[in-house]
Amino acid sequence: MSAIDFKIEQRASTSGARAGSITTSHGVIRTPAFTPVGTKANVKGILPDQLKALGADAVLANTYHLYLQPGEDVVQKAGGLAKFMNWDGPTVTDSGGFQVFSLGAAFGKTISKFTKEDEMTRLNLVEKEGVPKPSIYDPEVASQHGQLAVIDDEGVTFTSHLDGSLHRFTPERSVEIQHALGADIFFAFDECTSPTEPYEYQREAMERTHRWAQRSLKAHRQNIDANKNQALFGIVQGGRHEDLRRESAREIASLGFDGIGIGGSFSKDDMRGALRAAVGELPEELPRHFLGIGEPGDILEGIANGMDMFDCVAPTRIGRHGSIYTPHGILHLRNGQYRDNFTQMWRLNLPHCEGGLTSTSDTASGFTMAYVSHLVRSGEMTGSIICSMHNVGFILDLVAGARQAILDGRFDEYRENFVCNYYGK
RNA sequence: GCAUCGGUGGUAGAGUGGUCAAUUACAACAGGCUGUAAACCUGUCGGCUUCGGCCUACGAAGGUUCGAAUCCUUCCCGGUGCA
Repeated sequence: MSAIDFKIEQRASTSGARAGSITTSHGVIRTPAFTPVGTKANVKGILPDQLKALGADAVLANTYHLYLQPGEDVVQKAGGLAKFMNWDGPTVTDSGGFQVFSLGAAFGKTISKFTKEDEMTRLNLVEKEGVPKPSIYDPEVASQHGQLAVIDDEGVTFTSHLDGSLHRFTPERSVEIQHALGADIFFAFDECTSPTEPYEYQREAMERTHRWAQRSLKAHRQNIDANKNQALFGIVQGGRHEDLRRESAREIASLGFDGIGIGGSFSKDDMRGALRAAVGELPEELPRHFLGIGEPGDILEGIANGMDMFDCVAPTRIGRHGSIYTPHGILHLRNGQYRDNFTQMWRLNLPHCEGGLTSTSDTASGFTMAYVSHLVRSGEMTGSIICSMHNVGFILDLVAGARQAILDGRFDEYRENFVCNYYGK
């Protein structure tokens, strides 16, 4: 008996796309769904009621950050994540697994969730030329390299990015914290690897993630009575290697999770292959979350391959930095050319209902580009807020539009049309 | 009028004989950002360039010196003090 109820309402005939809903004790998530990221129990720049108005069904927060500040006990005392942040709806928490990566192998480097192919080549060359690559098991060597996270088989030791204090995460501890946070959906603690790691290491890390998945599940089940409304998702890893992805998906799917997350750090070229390899091994009936994705094209790619949920920091991050999504690509409002462009922001949105205004236009976009450009250029936080709302609204509209298109049996056309406009191809 | 301090690239402001086309900040011009270490980071920022350099520049004009944004002289402009 799962804490959530996932129903598929419609499957596309020409792709893996599907539309449905996930019912949680805090409300329904219509899928495909985009859950804006509110790492510290806050989607940067956007208030919960505004988020609702933009069309969000759920928000995603982070275990590592909330554990450090204010502490999961505070969130628990508040009555759980949703109540704490005054969000009337479903919530999701990530396990801290991504921080294993961003504070570990990726720390201080040019690698990120996505790394460009030529940069990977460059990094690999650098590592081959230099001193033998340090084992990330060695805390001393790792700290010499400035990393804030050090992995061993049992778990991960973090140096807090806030105050330098030392902390320890294990799968059990992550589950415990996430129980306290009380999100409707939470993730098993995993190891997200750098795409520059060799095959042998990817396998090793994947197998560790599998062991951690079992331990997470066990820890959850031991306390299931007090947390029976929380669904636990396992995470598929395996890096860029399709055989590992298949193996990982089979293993994670066999363990009895309530849903599946697909994680990993990619180069642009191998995301699709890794995704397809994994999805091919997953049961139909479990909801699938594509962690940290993403850009409009990547979301549509995910939907076409049967993914149900997405989350990504990009809409708020690039918005905060003064860039906006439009049906024809990203615009940098900081650029001088927008100084006296009085086009209304809402005209830049994607009207997913023919001719209709979108939720975004009502909420955030009655402003001109010239005005928002001025705000952004002069460092006014309202500029960041407007762009963030615009972007979150844009992505939510994109996904809502995709959902409707699946229900109407015209997803391929919808996707093709968008991609053609957005990427100009 | 006398005395004194000062005039540096879009702005502020370092530099006070060679390593100076000139530190730095801001502005400007671009780029990046995919489970948030990020209201952040990177690059360019006198002109030309076959990317090795070449030319023009630190108020103006002369001068000293192998070499001057830096020293000297005169002039112009500004601040301050005294008449």
